[in-house]
Amino acid sequence: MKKSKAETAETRRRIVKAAAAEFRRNGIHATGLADLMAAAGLTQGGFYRHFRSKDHLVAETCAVGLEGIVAVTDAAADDADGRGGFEAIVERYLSPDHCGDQAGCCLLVALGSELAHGDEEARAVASEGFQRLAEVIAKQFPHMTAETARARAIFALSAMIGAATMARMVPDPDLSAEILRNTREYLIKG
Amino acid sequence: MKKSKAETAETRRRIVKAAAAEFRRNGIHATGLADLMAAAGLTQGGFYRHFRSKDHLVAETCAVGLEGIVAVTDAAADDADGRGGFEAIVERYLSPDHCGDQAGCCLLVALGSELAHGDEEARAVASEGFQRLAEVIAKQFPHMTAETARARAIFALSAMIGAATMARMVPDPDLSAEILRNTREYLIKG
DNA sequence: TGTACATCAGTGAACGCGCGTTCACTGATGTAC
DNA sequence: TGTACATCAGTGAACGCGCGTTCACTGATGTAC
Repeated sequence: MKKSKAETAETRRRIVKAAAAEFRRNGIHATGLADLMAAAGLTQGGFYRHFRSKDHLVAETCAVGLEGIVAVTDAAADDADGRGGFEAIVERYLSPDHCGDQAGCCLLVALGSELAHGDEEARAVASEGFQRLAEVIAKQFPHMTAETARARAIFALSAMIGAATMARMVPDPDLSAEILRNTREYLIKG
Repeated sequence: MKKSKAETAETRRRIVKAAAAEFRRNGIHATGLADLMAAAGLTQGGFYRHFRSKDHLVAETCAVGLEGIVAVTDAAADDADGRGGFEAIVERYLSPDHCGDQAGCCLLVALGSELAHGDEEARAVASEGFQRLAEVIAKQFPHMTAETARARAIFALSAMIGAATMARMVPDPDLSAEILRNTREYLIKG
Protein backbone atom coordinates (compact mmCIF):
# COMPACT_ATOMS: atom_id res chain seq x y z
CA MET A 1 0.00 0.00 0.00
CA LYS A 2 2.91 2.37 -0.39
CA LYS A 3 1.77 5.80 -1.63
CA SER A 4 3.47 8.33 -3.85
CA LYS A 5 5.20 11.30 -2.24
CA ALA A 6 2.39 13.60 -3.35
CA GLU A 7 -0.22 11.32 -1.83
CA THR A 8 1.74 11.03 1.41
CA ALA A 9 2.01 14.80 1.72
CA GLU A 10 -1.69 15.12 0.96
CA THR A 11 -2.54 12.57 3.68
CA ARG A 12 -0.41 14.45 6.17
CA ARG A 13 -2.25 17.67 5.33
CA ARG A 14 -5.58 15.86 5.73
CA ILE A 15 -4.61 14.67 9.22
CA VAL A 16 -3.57 18.19 10.25
CA LYS A 17 -6.80 19.61 8.85
CA ALA A 18 -8.89 17.04 10.71
CA ALA A 19 -6.89 17.72 13.88
CA ALA A 20 -7.47 21.47 13.59
CA ALA A 21 -11.22 20.87 13.33
CA GLU A 22 -11.42 18.28 16.13
CA PHE A 23 -9.17 20.23 18.51
CA ARG A 24 -11.29 23.32 17.98
CA ARG A 25 -14.51 21.42 18.50
CA ASN A 26 -13.54 19.32 21.52
CA GLY A 27 -10.22 20.56 22.82
CA ILE A 28 -6.88 18.78 22.67
CA HIS A 29 -7.18 16.35 25.58
CA ALA A 30 -10.71 15.35 24.66
CA THR A 31 -9.72 14.43 21.09
CA GLY A 32 -8.42 10.87 20.77
CA LEU A 33 -6.06 9.85 17.99
CA ALA A 34 -8.40 7.08 16.83
CA ASP A 35 -11.30 9.51 16.37
CA LEU A 36 -9.02 12.05 14.76
CA MET A 37 -7.62 9.56 12.25
CA ALA A 38 -11.13 8.31 11.50
CA ALA A 39 -12.14 11.92 10.78
CA ALA A 40 -9.25 12.03 8.32
CA GLY A 41 -10.47 8.77 6.71
CA LEU A 42 -7.68 6.59 8.13
CA THR A 43 -7.10 4.09 10.92
CA GLN A 44 -5.10 4.96 14.01
CA GLY A 45 -2.11 2.78 13.22
CA GLY A 46 -1.07 5.03 10.35
CA PHE A 47 -0.65 8.04 12.56
CA TYR A 48 2.98 7.37 13.43
CA ARG A 49 4.04 7.25 9.77
CA HIS A 50 3.43 11.03 9.81
CA PHE A 51 4.01 12.27 13.37
CA ARG A 52 6.35 11.29 16.18
CA SER A 53 3.67 11.83 18.85
CA LYS A 54 0.38 13.56 19.61
CA ASP A 55 2.32 16.50 21.04
CA HIS A 56 4.07 17.01 17.72
CA LEU A 57 0.76 16.94 15.89
CA VAL A 58 -0.55 19.58 18.29
CA ALA A 59 2.44 21.82 17.58
CA GLU A 60 2.16 21.38 13.82
CA THR A 61 -1.60 21.92 13.88
CA CYS A 62 -1.06 25.16 15.76
CA ALA A 63 1.59 26.27 13.30
CA VAL A 64 -0.60 25.56 10.26
CA GLY A 65 -3.78 26.87 11.88
CA LEU A 66 -2.19 30.12 12.99
CA GLU A 67 -0.60 30.61 9.58
CA GLY A 68 -4.14 30.36 8.25
CA ILE A 69 -5.63 32.94 10.60
CA VAL A 70 -2.72 35.30 9.90
CA ALA A 71 -3.40 35.00 6.17
CA VAL A 72 -7.15 35.47 6.64
CA THR A 73 -6.56 38.50 8.83
CA ASP A 74 -4.16 40.01 6.34
CA ALA A 75 -6.69 39.42 3.57
CA ALA A 76 -9.48 41.02 5.62
CA ALA A 77 -7.42 44.21 5.89
CA ASP A 78 -6.72 44.20 2.15
CA ASP A 79 -10.42 43.79 1.33
CA ALA A 80 -11.34 46.58 3.73
CA ASP A 81 -12.83 48.74 0.92
CA GLY A 82 -13.82 51.99 2.59
CA ARG A 83 -13.38 51.06 6.23
CA GLY A 84 -9.92 51.08 7.70
CA GLY A 85 -7.96 47.84 7.70
CA PHE A 86 -8.16 47.65 11.48
CA GLU A 87 -11.95 47.89 11.44
CA ALA A 88 -12.14 45.17 8.82
CA ILE A 89 -9.92 42.91 10.91
CA VAL A 90 -11.96 43.44 14.07
CA GLU A 91 -15.26 42.89 12.25
CA ARG A 92 -13.90 39.71 10.73
CA TYR A 93 -12.32 38.30 13.87
CA LEU A 94 -15.32 39.06 16.08
CA SER A 95 -18.07 38.22 13.60
CA PRO A 96 -20.58 35.71 14.95
CA ASP A 97 -19.80 33.57 11.89
CA HIS A 98 -16.15 33.27 12.74
CA CYS A 99 -16.52 32.85 16.49
CA GLY A 100 -19.58 30.65 16.29
CA ASP A 101 -17.87 28.26 13.91
CA GLN A 102 -17.00 25.41 16.25
CA ALA A 103 -14.54 23.95 13.76
CA GLY A 104 -13.19 27.14 12.20
CA CYS A 105 -12.35 29.83 14.74
CA CYS A 106 -8.91 31.09 15.74
CA LEU A 107 -6.86 28.44 17.57
CA LEU A 108 -5.77 30.95 20.21
CA VAL A 109 -9.45 31.29 21.08
CA ALA A 110 -10.42 27.63 20.88
CA LEU A 111 -7.34 26.33 22.71
CA GLY A 112 -5.96 29.33 24.63
CA SER A 113 -6.03 28.08 28.19
CA GLU A 114 -5.31 24.50 27.18
CA LEU A 115 -2.18 25.61 25.31
CA ALA A 116 -1.10 27.57 28.39
CA HIS A 117 -0.89 24.22 30.22
CA GLY A 118 0.64 22.43 27.23
CA ASP A 119 4.20 21.51 26.32
CA GLU A 120 6.89 24.02 25.43
CA GLU A 121 6.84 23.40 21.67
CA ALA A 122 3.12 24.13 21.29
CA ARG A 123 3.38 27.20 23.50
CA ALA A 124 6.30 28.53 21.45
CA VAL A 125 4.37 28.02 18.20
CA ALA A 126 1.24 29.64 19.62
CA SER A 127 3.26 32.56 20.94
CA GLU A 128 4.80 33.04 17.50
CA GLY A 129 1.30 33.06 15.97
CA PHE A 130 0.13 35.63 18.51
CA GLN A 131 3.02 37.93 17.65
CA ARG A 132 2.53 37.58 13.91
CA LEU A 133 -1.17 38.39 14.29
CA ALA A 134 -0.19 41.43 16.37
CA GLU A 135 2.17 42.52 13.59
CA VAL A 136 -0.58 42.26 10.98
CA ILE A 137 -2.77 44.47 13.17
CA ALA A 138 0.05 46.93 13.90
CA LYS A 139 0.49 47.45 10.14
CA GLN A 140 -2.97 49.02 10.13
CA PHE A 141 -1.72 51.95 12.24
CA PRO A 142 0.76 53.58 9.84
CA HIS A 143 0.32 57.01 11.41
CA MET A 144 1.58 55.81 14.82
CA THR A 145 5.13 55.16 15.93
CA ALA A 146 6.12 51.51 15.67
CA GLU A 147 6.02 51.14 19.44
CA THR A 148 2.59 52.68 19.83
CA ALA A 149 1.23 50.63 16.94
CA ARG A 150 2.60 47.44 18.48
CA ALA A 151 1.19 48.29 21.92
CA ARG A 152 -2.24 49.07 20.47
CA ALA A 153 -2.17 45.91 18.36
CA ILE A 154 -1.33 43.70 21.33
CA PHE A 155 -4.11 45.31 23.34
CA ALA A 156 -6.68 44.92 20.57
CA LEU A 157 -5.67 41.33 19.85
CA SER A 158 -5.85 40.38 23.54
CA ALA A 159 -9.29 41.95 23.78
CA MET A 160 -10.51 40.11 20.67
CA ILE A 161 -9.19 36.78 21.94
CA GLY A 162 -10.79 37.28 25.36
CA ALA A 163 -14.12 38.32 23.89
CA ALA A 164 -14.21 35.42 21.44
CA THR A 165 -13.25 32.95 24.18
CA MET A 166 -16.00 34.18 26.50
CA ALA A 167 -18.50 34.30 23.62
CA ARG A 168 -17.81 30.61 23.03
CA MET A 169 -17.95 29.75 26.72
CA VAL A 170 -21.26 31.32 27.75
CA PRO A 171 -24.29 29.16 26.92
CA ASP A 172 -26.66 32.07 26.21
CA PRO A 173 -26.47 33.11 22.53
CA ASP A 174 -27.73 36.61 23.37
CA LEU A 175 -24.97 37.20 25.89
CA SER A 176 -22.50 35.74 23.43
CA ALA A 177 -23.60 38.19 20.73
CA GLU A 178 -23.53 41.05 23.23
CA ILE A 179 -19.92 40.32 24.19
CA LEU A 180 -18.83 40.27 20.55
CA ARG A 181 -20.80 43.40 19.63
CA ASN A 182 -19.52 45.44 22.60
CA THR A 183 -15.94 44.49 21.94
CA ARG A 184 -16.25 45.32 18.24
CA GLU A 185 -17.70 48.74 19.06
CA TYR A 186 -15.24 49.68 21.79
CA LEU A 187 -12.21 48.61 19.76
CA ILE A 188 -13.32 50.47 16.66
CA LYS A 189 -14.97 53.60 18.08
CA GLY A 190 -13.41 54.02 21.51
CA MET B 1 -13.83 6.48 60.79
CA LYS B 2 -17.04 8.48 60.68
CA LYS B 3 -16.41 12.22 61.03
CA SER B 4 -18.49 14.98 62.57
CA LYS B 5 -20.57 17.20 60.33
CA ALA B 6 -18.13 20.07 60.79
CA GLU B 7 -15.20 17.87 59.83
CA THR B 8 -17.04 16.53 56.80
CA ALA B 9 -17.82 20.05 55.57
CA GLU B 10 -14.21 21.07 56.16
CA THR B 11 -12.97 18.08 54.14
CA ARG B 12 -15.28 18.98 51.29
CA ARG B 13 -13.94 22.54 51.31
CA ARG B 14 -10.38 21.17 51.30
CA ILE B 15 -11.12 19.05 48.22
CA VAL B 16 -12.61 22.03 46.37
CA LYS B 17 -9.65 24.19 47.34
CA ALA B 18 -7.19 21.55 46.11
CA ALA B 19 -9.22 21.16 42.91
CA ALA B 20 -9.16 24.90 42.27
CA ALA B 21 -5.37 24.92 42.60
CA GLU B 22 -4.77 21.78 40.52
CA PHE B 23 -7.21 22.76 37.77
CA ARG B 24 -5.55 26.16 37.49
CA ARG B 25 -2.10 24.66 37.39
CA ASN B 26 -2.71 21.76 34.99
CA GLY B 27 -6.14 22.17 33.49
CA ILE B 28 -9.21 20.04 34.14
CA HIS B 29 -8.53 17.04 31.90
CA ALA B 30 -4.91 16.81 32.97
CA THR B 31 -5.83 16.64 36.66
CA GLY B 32 -6.62 13.13 37.87
CA LEU B 33 -8.86 12.49 40.86
CA ALA B 34 -6.17 10.45 42.61
CA ASP B 35 -3.63 13.30 42.43
CA LEU B 36 -6.28 15.79 43.41
CA MET B 37 -7.37 13.82 46.47
CA ALA B 38 -3.73 13.30 47.45
CA ALA B 39 -3.25 17.08 47.24
CA ALA B 40 -6.18 17.37 49.66
CA GLY B 41 -4.54 14.83 51.96
CA LEU B 42 -6.96 11.99 51.19
CA THR B 43 -7.13 8.82 49.10
CA GLN B 44 -9.18 8.64 45.93
CA GLY B 45 -11.85 6.30 47.27
CA GLY B 46 -13.27 9.01 49.53
CA PHE B 47 -14.06 11.32 46.64
CA TYR B 48 -17.54 9.95 46.02
CA ARG B 49 -18.64 10.58 49.62
CA HIS B 50 -18.54 14.27 48.66
CA PHE B 51 -19.24 14.52 44.91
CA ARG B 52 -21.36 12.57 42.46
CA SER B 53 -18.75 12.81 39.70
CA LYS B 54 -15.71 14.75 38.49
CA ASP B 55 -18.04 16.97 36.43
CA HIS B 56 -19.91 18.01 39.55
CA LEU B 57 -16.64 18.86 41.29
CA VAL B 58 -15.66 20.99 38.29
CA ALA B 59 -18.94 22.89 38.48
CA GLU B 60 -18.68 23.43 42.23
CA THR B 61 -15.03 24.45 41.98
CA CYS B 62 -15.97 27.03 39.36
CA ALA B 63 -18.80 28.34 41.53
CA VAL B 64 -16.59 28.70 44.62
CA GLY B 65 -13.58 30.00 42.67
CA LEU B 66 -15.58 32.63 40.83
CA GLU B 67 -17.30 33.71 44.03
CA GLY B 68 -13.78 34.29 45.33
CA ILE B 69 -12.62 36.39 42.40
CA VAL B 70 -15.83 38.43 42.53
CA ALA B 71 -15.18 39.15 46.22
CA VAL B 72 -11.52 40.00 45.59
CA THR B 73 -12.49 42.31 42.73
CA ASP B 74 -15.11 44.04 44.82
CA ALA B 75 -12.56 44.49 47.61
CA ALA B 76 -9.99 45.90 45.18
CA ALA B 77 -12.47 48.62 44.18
CA ASP B 78 -13.23 49.42 47.82
CA ASP B 79 -9.53 49.74 48.66
CA ALA B 80 -8.93 51.98 45.64
CA ASP B 81 -7.81 54.93 47.82
CA GLY B 82 -7.24 57.77 45.38
CA ARG B 83 -7.49 55.94 42.07
CA GLY B 84 -10.90 55.12 40.70
CA GLY B 85 -12.39 51.73 41.53
CA PHE B 86 -12.11 50.67 37.89
CA GLU B 87 -8.39 51.41 37.81
CA ALA B 88 -7.87 49.47 41.02
CA ILE B 89 -9.74 46.48 39.58
CA VAL B 90 -7.72 46.51 36.35
CA GLU B 91 -4.41 46.86 38.19
CA ARG B 92 -5.34 44.00 40.48
CA TYR B 93 -6.66 41.67 37.80
CA LEU B 94 -3.76 42.27 35.42
CA SER B 95 -0.98 42.45 37.98
CA PRO B 96 1.88 40.05 37.23
CA ASP B 97 1.35 38.66 40.75
CA HIS B 98 -2.21 37.66 40.05
CA CYS B 99 -1.73 36.37 36.51
CA GLY B 100 1.61 34.75 37.22
CA ASP B 101 0.19 32.80 40.13
CA GLN B 102 -0.23 29.39 38.59
CA ALA B 103 -2.51 28.24 41.38
CA GLY B 104 -4.33 31.49 42.14
CA CYS B 105 -5.47 33.34 39.03
CA CYS B 106 -9.03 33.83 37.80
CA LEU B 107 -10.66 30.55 36.71
CA LEU B 108 -12.05 32.17 33.56
CA VAL B 109 -8.43 32.78 32.55
CA ALA B 110 -6.97 29.45 33.64
CA LEU B 111 -9.81 27.34 32.22
CA GLY B 112 -11.56 29.56 29.66
CA SER B 113 -11.25 27.50 26.50
CA GLU B 114 -11.49 24.22 28.39
CA LEU B 115 -14.77 25.30 29.97
CA ALA B 116 -16.07 26.28 26.53
CA HIS B 117 -15.77 22.59 25.59
CA GLY B 118 -17.11 21.40 28.94
CA ASP B 119 -20.52 20.24 30.09
CA GLU B 120 -23.53 22.51 30.40
CA GLU B 121 -23.45 22.82 34.19
CA ALA B 122 -19.89 24.13 34.32
CA ARG B 123 -20.53 26.52 31.44
CA ALA B 124 -23.63 27.89 33.16
CA VAL B 125 -21.71 28.45 36.39
CA ALA B 126 -18.80 30.10 34.56
CA SER B 127 -21.19 32.30 32.61
CA GLU B 128 -22.84 33.39 35.86
CA GLY B 129 -19.40 34.26 37.26
CA PHE B 130 -18.56 36.28 34.15
CA GLN B 131 -21.75 38.29 34.49
CA ARG B 132 -21.26 38.94 38.20
CA LEU B 133 -17.72 40.13 37.55
CA ALA B 134 -19.06 42.40 34.82
CA GLU B 135 -21.59 43.81 37.29
CA VAL B 136 -18.88 44.57 39.83
CA ILE B 137 -16.97 46.44 37.13
CA ALA B 138 -20.09 48.26 35.87
CA LYS B 139 -20.65 49.60 39.39
CA GLN B 140 -17.44 51.60 38.97
CA PHE B 141 -19.05 53.73 36.22
CA PRO B 142 -21.79 55.53 38.18
CA HIS B 143 -21.78 58.51 35.82
CA MET B 144 -22.81 56.35 32.84
CA THR B 145 -26.22 54.96 31.98
CA ALA B 146 -26.69 51.38 33.14
CA GLU B 147 -26.47 50.12 29.57
CA THR B 148 -23.28 51.98 28.76
CA ALA B 149 -21.71 50.91 32.04
CA ARG B 150 -22.61 47.28 31.34
CA ALA B 151 -21.27 47.46 27.79
CA ARG B 152 -18.01 49.02 28.92
CA ALA B 153 -17.68 46.49 31.76
CA ILE B 154 -18.16 43.54 29.42
CA PHE B 155 -15.59 44.96 27.04
CA ALA B 156 -13.05 45.62 29.79
CA LEU B 157 -13.56 42.21 31.37
CA SER B 158 -13.19 40.42 28.02
CA ALA B 159 -10.00 42.35 27.34
CA MET B 160 -8.59 41.50 30.78
CA ILE B 161 -9.42 37.82 30.38
CA GLY B 162 -7.84 37.68 26.93
CA ALA B 163 -4.71 39.50 28.04
CA ALA B 164 -4.27 37.33 31.13
CA THR B 165 -4.85 34.16 29.09
CA MET B 166 -2.24 35.13 26.50
CA ALA B 167 0.16 36.30 29.21
CA ARG B 168 -0.02 32.81 30.71
CA MET B 169 0.29 31.11 27.33
CA VAL B 170 3.38 32.80 25.89
CA PRO B 171 6.66 31.35 27.17
CA ASP B 172 8.59 34.64 27.11
CA PRO B 173 8.19 36.52 30.42
CA ASP B 174 8.99 39.85 28.74
CA LEU B 175 6.21 39.42 26.19
CA SER B 176 3.92 38.28 28.98
CA ALA B 177 4.64 41.43 30.98
CA GLU B 178 4.21 43.57 27.84
CA ILE B 179 0.75 42.13 27.17
CA LEU B 180 -0.38 42.83 30.73
CA ARG B 181 1.12 46.32 30.81
CA ASN B 182 -0.36 47.38 27.46
CA THR B 183 -3.79 46.13 28.40
CA ARG B 184 -3.67 47.89 31.76
CA GLU B 185 -2.68 51.15 30.12
CA TYR B 186 -5.21 51.06 27.28
CA LEU B 187 -8.09 50.12 29.56
CA ILE B 188 -7.31 52.81 32.09
CA LYS B 189 -6.09 55.70 29.94
CA GLY B 190 -7.66 55.11 26.55
C1' DT C 1 -25.94 9.23 82.26
C1' DG C 2 -24.64 4.83 80.25
C1' DT C 3 -25.06 1.27 76.72
C1' DA C 4 -26.05 -0.85 72.03
C1' DC C 5 -26.42 0.00 67.54
C1' DA C 6 -26.84 2.34 63.07
C1' DT C 7 -24.46 5.62 60.30
C1' DC C 8 -21.18 6.99 57.13
C1' DA C 9 -16.32 9.43 56.10
C1' DG C 10 -12.43 7.54 54.61
C1' DT C 11 -9.29 3.48 53.01
C1' DG C 12 -7.22 0.81 49.55
C1' DA C 13 -7.85 -2.52 46.12
C1' DA C 14 -10.26 -3.59 42.08
C1' DC C 15 -13.08 -2.71 37.84
C1' DG C 16 -13.75 -1.69 32.87
C1' DC C 17 -12.47 1.47 29.52
C1' DG C 18 -10.17 4.39 26.30
C1' DC C 19 -5.98 6.46 25.77
C1' DG C 20 -1.24 6.95 23.23
C1' DT C 21 1.83 3.94 21.26
C1' DT C 22 3.81 -0.35 19.05
C1' DC C 23 4.09 -3.98 15.80
C1' DA C 24 3.63 -7.70 12.30
C1' DC C 25 1.81 -7.60 8.09
C1' DT C 26 0.11 -6.05 3.23
C1' DG C 27 0.81 -4.56 -1.21
C1' DA C 28 1.39 -0.62 -4.42
C1' DT C 29 5.25 2.35 -5.57
C1' DG C 30 9.87 3.77 -6.73
C1' DT C 31 14.47 2.12 -7.90
C1' DA C 32 18.35 -0.63 -9.73
C1' DC C 33 19.88 -3.42 -13.24
C1' DT D 1 11.85 -0.89 -21.79
C1' DG D 2 11.15 -4.81 -18.74
C1' DT D 3 12.01 -7.34 -14.48
C1' DA D 4 13.23 -8.10 -9.45
C1' DC D 5 13.46 -6.14 -5.25
C1' DA D 6 13.52 -2.77 -1.47
C1' DT D 7 10.66 0.70 0.49
C1' DC D 8 7.17 2.34 3.31
C1' DA D 9 2.02 4.25 3.79
C1' DG D 10 -1.59 2.25 5.77
C1' DT D 11 -4.16 -1.68 8.39
C1' DG D 12 -5.87 -3.72 12.43
C1' DA D 13 -4.85 -5.97 16.55
C1' DA D 14 -2.39 -5.68 20.68
C1' DC D 15 0.20 -3.40 24.53
C1' DG D 16 0.65 -1.12 29.11
C1' DC D 17 -1.15 2.54 31.60
C1' DG D 18 -3.90 5.80 34.04
C1' DC D 19 -8.34 7.34 34.13
C1' DG D 20 -13.15 7.74 36.55
C1' DT D 21 -15.77 4.92 39.23
C1' DT D 22 -17.18 1.06 42.46
C1' DC D 23 -16.99 -1.67 46.49
C1' DA D 24 -16.07 -4.34 50.78
C1' DC D 25 -14.38 -2.97 54.81
C1' DT D 26 -13.01 -0.06 59.13
C1' DG D 27 -14.01 2.32 63.11
C1' DA D 28 -15.21 6.80 65.30
C1' DT D 29 -19.46 9.38 65.74
C1' DG D 30 -24.26 10.39 66.58
C1' DT D 31 -28.61 8.46 68.15
C1' DA D 32 -32.12 5.71 70.60
C1' DC D 33 -33.41 3.67 74.67
